[in-house]
Amino acid sequence: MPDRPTAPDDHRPTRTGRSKAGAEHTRARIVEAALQALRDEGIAGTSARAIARHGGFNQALIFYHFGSVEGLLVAVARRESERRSALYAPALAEVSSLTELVAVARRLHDEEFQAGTVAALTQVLAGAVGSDELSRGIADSLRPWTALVGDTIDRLLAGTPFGGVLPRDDLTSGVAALFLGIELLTGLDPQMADGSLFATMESVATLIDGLLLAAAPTTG
Amino acid sequence: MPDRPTAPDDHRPTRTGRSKAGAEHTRARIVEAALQALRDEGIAGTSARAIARHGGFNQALIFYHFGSVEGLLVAVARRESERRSALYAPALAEVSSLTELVAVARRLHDEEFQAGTVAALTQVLAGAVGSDELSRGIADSLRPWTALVGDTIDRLLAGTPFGGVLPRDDLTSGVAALFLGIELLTGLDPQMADGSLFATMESVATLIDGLLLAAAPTTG
DNA sequence: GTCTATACAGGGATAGAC
DNA sequence: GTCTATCCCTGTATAGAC
Repeated sequence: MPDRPTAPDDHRPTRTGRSKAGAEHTRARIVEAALQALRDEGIAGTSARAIARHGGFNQALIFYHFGSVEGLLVAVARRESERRSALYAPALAEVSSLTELVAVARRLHDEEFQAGTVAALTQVLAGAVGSDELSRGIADSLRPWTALVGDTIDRLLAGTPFGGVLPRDDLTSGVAALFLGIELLTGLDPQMADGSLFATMESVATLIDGLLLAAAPTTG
Repeated sequence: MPDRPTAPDDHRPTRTGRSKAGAEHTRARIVEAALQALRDEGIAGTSARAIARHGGFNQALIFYHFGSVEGLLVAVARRESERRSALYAPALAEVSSLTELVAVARRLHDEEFQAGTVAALTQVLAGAVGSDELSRGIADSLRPWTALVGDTIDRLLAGTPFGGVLPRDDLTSGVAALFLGIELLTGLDPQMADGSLFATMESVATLIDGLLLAAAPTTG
């Protein structure tokens, strides 16, 4: 009766005794290296060998720990999604206007874009085309995050007269799409996101907030 | 003195006599096949051999006509951008409200998404990460299209009190990003775009149009 | 648990026949 | 202008030493 930790992304063959030494640490290293490879080389250049180069470890470790490159990419998506959810849940819980939502988005942008975590996600999403395993894995990994954003939008809609009119899921998809699309275009022209884009989005959000307030001042 | 047609994406070695027979037709076939490969296999699976399989021609033709796979992808982006610009310029020229702009976007969506042309673009954009040649080529190819959208947004802004406040380029980027992001997510969950998303966007646009009108009814 | 070595498939690209 | 054949490199994945 082996005592495996059995993390959900554990693809290791059955073991017989105790031994996990730096295993979890190594797994983290591999995920981190994959993240870097996705950011720097894109999905097309993210091979097992490229990932190993980025992390300075042996290529075979990927298959031992994650079964395949795709398995690793799914693990990357899941860990990143969990991390992001935990990190931004508190801020999202306090959002009560579109302007504030954009402010959180901007914070996320400032903190995560330069680290390349969003770029990595867009690359994995692009890679999901033509791979059922990746598609399913990524979709699962994103669920907690979209649920979080969806709840926030629910709360925002509840403060306006449009709660019954505008489907929350569509708005969530739209927000997520806007964010990912910005990253996709930023890859093309890096200075795009380094400037006024989010400032403009904040202006637009404040504008709409103000219009909403003017249109329904007695709703609160 | 050779009589080459010298299309901008012509990578063929110098020829000595007359002969262009079905060359242009072949080039079109190759571009079309690349489009299909991008849509069906994604950028990671779009190899010269995969493209040749999709089109039923020989792999070596790609290198003869476009110099490299990347060269072909740039040609794909450029031709698609030109085609889209020509196709939607008339409709965009008549747009005079946000609602109408979204309506054109929806038409573009309905006509192009199922053909996979937008999906192909997102894949090429993803592939541009880590490839300077692709980045530059794609950026160039998109310029006429973004100029078209930018002009439309200029016109929309001119009809509101916010022309001086909101930078047109940021709004253009935002619109493009939203569109591409939708495609990226649609790859993950195909039924996302097959339904209410654009209807909701039209609702939101109409809403904002109404609010703008109410806020500044005497501007026109 | 990590490394080296290796099998084997597939990809980019070119040479040369037609 | 198109095809066949080929070179060489890179990729995935596994076996087995340590």
